Amino acid sequence: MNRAQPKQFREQIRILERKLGLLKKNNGSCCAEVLTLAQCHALVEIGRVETISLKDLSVILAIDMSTTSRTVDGLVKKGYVQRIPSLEDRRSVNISLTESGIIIFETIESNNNAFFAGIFTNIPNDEKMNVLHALDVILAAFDQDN
Amino acid sequence: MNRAQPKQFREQIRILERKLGLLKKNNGSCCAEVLTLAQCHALVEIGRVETISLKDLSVILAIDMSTTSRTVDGLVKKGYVQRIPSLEDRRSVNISLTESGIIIFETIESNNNAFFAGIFTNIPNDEKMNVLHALDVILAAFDQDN
DNA sequence: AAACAATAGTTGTTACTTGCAATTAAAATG
DNA sequence: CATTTTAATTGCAAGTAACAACTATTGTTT
Repeated sequence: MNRAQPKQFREQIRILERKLGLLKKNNGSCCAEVLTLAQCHALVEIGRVETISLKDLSVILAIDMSTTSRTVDGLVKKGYVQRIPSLEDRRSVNISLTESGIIIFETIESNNNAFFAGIFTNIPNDEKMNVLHALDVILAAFDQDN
Repeated sequence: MNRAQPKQFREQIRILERKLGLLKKNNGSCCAEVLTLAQCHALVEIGRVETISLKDLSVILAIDMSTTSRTVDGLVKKGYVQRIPSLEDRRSVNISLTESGIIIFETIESNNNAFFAGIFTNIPNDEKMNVLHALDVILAAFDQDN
């Protein structure tokens, strides 16, 4: 057993985390002119599922419902999201993107895809498959830990 | 060229990012009873370099000097960090851990190492080297993008 | 069916994090 | 020696977030 490997692993993840944190701020792919970061995250998740309850959205975003509610408030005020009361359960609201919300969503998705495509081209061709596989292994390792 | 690969890559990073975000909150390795998250990050960086200026710390943490100054304030109030005016440059302060700060630092480091060692054991033995290599490749790809 | 418990959502309050601008003091530069 | 740059701090404003309390439904239990 190599005792250094887990530490190396920790260090790599740590550095990656910091790089990702920087990106979130600096690469303009979150439409910072019109959205805050939290709003960007919420909007992307709503756009992906098309319609979702506040509860489910809070689970996906891993933030409290109160925070989620206020984040959605902001998106509604800006006209990117609508709240439609559910007919099946009158406690619940169906949250979805408006037309202008969809435009923003698609902008963010394409910016983001372009950004990661750029990073990905920096990976040597004979490593690409390997990297994708390794990431799957890493994600599985995290999942396994519950 | 596989058009799906960059998107897969983006998605994997996205999921990893979210998992890491959750961890930061939920695995207790940041001494949440006594430290806020920002304080934990700062304390770890200070502990690693032993002594550092506020300026350099703000560069490492990638946050504004004003924010860094206030984060250090909190650590000083709690008795984990000391500010010692530099003798070479009287504008500058040398920031370092106190004895109780070192104890917290070592606790965090060992908690964190244990946590990542746990994740790492979930990776099949014949994949371990591969994963470490792939992470290096990924980090290099991010660096290359400036 | 009435009483009780659980769930979805909102609002009040509080705390933490952060950045920008202005200020002070001390180098560094010309 | 005057000017500019740098290190650090403080005032201010905004964003992010959780917890507690509350309303309105829905589900469950007796």
